[in-house]
Amino acid sequence: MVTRGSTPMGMPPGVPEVVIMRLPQYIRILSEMLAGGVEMVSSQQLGEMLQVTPAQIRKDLSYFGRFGKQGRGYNVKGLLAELKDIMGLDRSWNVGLVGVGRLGRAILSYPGFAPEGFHIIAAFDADPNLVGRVIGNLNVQSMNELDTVVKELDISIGIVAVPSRHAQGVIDRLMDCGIKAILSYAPIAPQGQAGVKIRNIDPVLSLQTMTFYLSSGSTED
Amino acid sequence: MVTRGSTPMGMPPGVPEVVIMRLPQYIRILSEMLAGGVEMVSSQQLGEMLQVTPAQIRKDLSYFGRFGKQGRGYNVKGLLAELKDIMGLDRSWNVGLVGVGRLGRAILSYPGFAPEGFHIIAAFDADPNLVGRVIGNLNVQSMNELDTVVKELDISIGIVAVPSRHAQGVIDRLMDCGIKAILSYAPIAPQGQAGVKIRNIDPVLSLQTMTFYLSSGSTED
DNA sequence: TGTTGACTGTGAAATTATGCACTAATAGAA
DNA sequence: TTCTATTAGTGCATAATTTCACAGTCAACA
Repeated sequence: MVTRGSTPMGMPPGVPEVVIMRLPQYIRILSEMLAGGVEMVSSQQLGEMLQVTPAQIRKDLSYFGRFGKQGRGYNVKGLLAELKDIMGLDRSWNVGLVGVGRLGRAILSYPGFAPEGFHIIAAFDADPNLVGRVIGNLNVQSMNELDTVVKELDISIGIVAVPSRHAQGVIDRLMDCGIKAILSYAPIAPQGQAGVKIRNIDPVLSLQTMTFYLSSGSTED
Repeated sequence: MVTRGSTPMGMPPGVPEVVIMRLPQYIRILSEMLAGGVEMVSSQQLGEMLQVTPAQIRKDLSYFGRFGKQGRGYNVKGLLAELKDIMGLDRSWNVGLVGVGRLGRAILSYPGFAPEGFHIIAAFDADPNLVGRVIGNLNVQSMNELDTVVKELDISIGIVAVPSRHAQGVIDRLMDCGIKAILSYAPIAPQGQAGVKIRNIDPVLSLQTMTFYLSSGSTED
């Protein structure tokens, strides 16, 4: 399993992937604080809100630079801006959705993506009965048009909401189009090519990772 | 951050949480293989399908016992049964859902839970206009009844599908009822008590962990 | 203009997780 | 029966990650 992250141009090399996975959480808390009018925050406070040690937060941030002031902590607005810049979240991203069945429609109607800069601007389905229909303001397109549309609309992220048995095929198609980031809702273990990031949304798997601790009297956390 | 898992009675102590997080994936693959008529599988083959090293699979399994045969590998059916037993997935679990808005309804209509033994048998909402209505075969109940119903129906898992600003409050209520496993769909960093497992389903966060790698020319995986 | 208390950034240490490589078992072929 | 090809289980080495702990800096205040 690859644990080292890649190294976008101009970024410090060798930032561990675990760190990258935590930064969006820092961003979220900082956004809340900014909205709440908080100006400064210490690694101590941040750590309490996220249930991590202050040292970990400081170390994570130190991969990218020195953003704090000794004795004062971090400027919420400033740190937020820095982190968004680092993570590429200071811009918006074009997203393509594959699969407009029940799940796909729920995804299209989810209001949480756009405010964070993720815009689903194209929808695809293999079902000829769905192609051509308008769902959630989008004209459903054929899978044959995938490659063309992805390039034309500069889509860099794919969301997969098709039945499990088709999921790997769709993921392969997306990778062939040059898509490097895929969010899959299918309950499968996807096979990805090198250089492609795949994340899974899988509620059943999440539940299954908890039952172990329920099975008998747990002794600790 | 706590990394060591708890120790259900009769289980080997000190099984790392990372291991527990992987077992459901092994279970899933094994289920597919069983359905496909495969009888034996080696750690090598399993590792290829899951993109992990064979050694890791053998080491993970060794926390719980010796399930393989040297020279032959593992009996798919047997290993699957063992793992399900270990994880508490050889039984069914009663689940309570809080929040029957758009998201909650989507969760209720998701057909993937029941076949895996997760049965949503009660739904709650704080909105008096929804209480009493029947949604997805369930009679929506008031939050006042939460404690009673949880105990009466032996609910041990809670799913939270309420707006972010109410999520922590709902999580607290569930923990007060003695719920030890919570699946939250709210885009927040939940504060859990000791001994309570909380997992988040958060597509935006998942997307945000990938954009870093898109931001510029990546050099490696 | 000290002096004090707070808090960052960071090497070093501790802990945790992963992978290697070897031993022992097993089935099947010769 | 013996030999060969596999492959599990595991002690040990390595790698990754987290945490500690402290020097250095800063702002506030006397």
